[in-house]
Amino acid sequence: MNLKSPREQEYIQQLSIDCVIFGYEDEQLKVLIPKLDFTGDFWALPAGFIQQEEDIDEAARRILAERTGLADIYLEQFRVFGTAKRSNKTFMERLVALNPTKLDDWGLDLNTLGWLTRRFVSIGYYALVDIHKVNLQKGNIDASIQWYPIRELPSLIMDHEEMIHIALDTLRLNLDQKLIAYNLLPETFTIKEVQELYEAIYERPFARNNFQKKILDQQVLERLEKKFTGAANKAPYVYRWKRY
Amino acid sequence: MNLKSPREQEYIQQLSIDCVIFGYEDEQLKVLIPKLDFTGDFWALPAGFIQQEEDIDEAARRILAERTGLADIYLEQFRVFGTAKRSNKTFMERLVALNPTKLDDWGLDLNTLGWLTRRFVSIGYYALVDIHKVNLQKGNIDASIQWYPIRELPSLIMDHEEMIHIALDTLRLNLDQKLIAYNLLPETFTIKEVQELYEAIYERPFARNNFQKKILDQQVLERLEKKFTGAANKAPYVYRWKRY
DNA sequence: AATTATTGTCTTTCAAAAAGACAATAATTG
DNA sequence: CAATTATTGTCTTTTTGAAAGACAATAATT
Repeated sequence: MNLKSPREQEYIQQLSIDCVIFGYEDEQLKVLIPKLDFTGDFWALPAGFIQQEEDIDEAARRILAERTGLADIYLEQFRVFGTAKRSNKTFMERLVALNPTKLDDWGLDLNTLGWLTRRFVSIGYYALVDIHKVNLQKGNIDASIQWYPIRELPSLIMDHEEMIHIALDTLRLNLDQKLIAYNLLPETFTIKEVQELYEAIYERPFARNNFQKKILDQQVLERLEKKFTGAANKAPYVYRWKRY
Repeated sequence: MNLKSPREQEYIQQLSIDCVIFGYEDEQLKVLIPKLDFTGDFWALPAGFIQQEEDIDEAARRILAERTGLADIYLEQFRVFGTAKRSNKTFMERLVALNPTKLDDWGLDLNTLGWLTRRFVSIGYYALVDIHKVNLQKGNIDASIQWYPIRELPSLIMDHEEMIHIALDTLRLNLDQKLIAYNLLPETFTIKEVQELYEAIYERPFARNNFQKKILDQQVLERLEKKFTGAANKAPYVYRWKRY
């Protein structure tokens, strides 16, 4: 949400986009969550509005870039959230109460507040990225952005926690078909690293021998040289995604 | 679309819902498409807007009921359509040109037209119904409603044809898991009828023996008495969906 | 009673997934 | 430098599940 200048006709009214960005680090699946730069603990998914002359997919990419600095990420719709009671009202009231002076600084007037506190329908998008490729930079309302393990989320505003869980379900359903995991690994990697990634996403173990076969049979990996780790064992091969 | 009184603040702006309703008849999958009651051949999916105090799922059901008379149908979201150029403008201009006098009758003024011809984001919903249970009644802008086989669609406005194809893809992906086919069959039916339904939806044949096993193994059917058809062969059993 | 078309179910075949087995390393140890 | 160790790459076997084939059991007709 860009709180600075949501002038009525610049954006579509009462429609927003929320982004669930999954990343992978330390063999764990994590979610990117900014903390808002206001007094009080407000964590919210990267979100924003749709400009009048902008595709919704474009808007999702722009919002993600503005809030986090992430560019060129493939985002995918997973669900629309639109119950009648779904509004920023409760959250904004708490924010206003805790930040009586700061609101002026942000250029927040009653008009803007009224615009923001109406009932909102939100389109949920999700993506997968490689945490190590990511250069985070905070947006203008985000004090700090952090990766949280999916089992250790902070307390999120509105229905953002539900959004994360539904995004995760969708990711698990689609992972094999769409190979979205592409984004999550470094340029080159071992099969074992792919397996650890899958195990983090599905939160369950896979059999080593069969996992290797399943992945290699897909013919999407290109085998490179061996990777010598210095350990007392056979060195694994390093792979990268085939260009096609 | 209720063209009669889309007062600005009664509905969420620039957000609509389109319904793709699949029905089954004569061993064919069909789609419910109303023809608009204007001069000129305007076919459009049952569509409408979301009231301020209404869940989007509720809105979808209301819209479907208003436009077609279908009540208590389980609808499911399948996609949001939201390219920047997506608007009613072209279609409305053609409609206005062909219906210079009729617009007054409908209470369409320039203000309303302006509201309608902006860029719209639309949430696609789909459902499956039993054509024989359906009692169609036209909404106030629909001259007639008809079921069209999915291979013989009329020429639809905007991106409605694309919507139908994406809805069909989603249906095929989800049919087994969600058993939405529930709605499509009469109260009691034979396995063969279920098979014909599947064959209509997937547009391909299934092996009789294995299909029977696959369906019965799911344990969702309750076997009733036999069905004597008067034909010179063994009578099939009649089933119904288990209540649970 | 023989014939016919179709159903319900069993068996066999084929294919894919899961589990098991083992040789080939790449270092370390003594 | 041979024995040891941990891990990888791959093959074989087992299990499971889907596809195909086979056939008896009808319910009416001839």
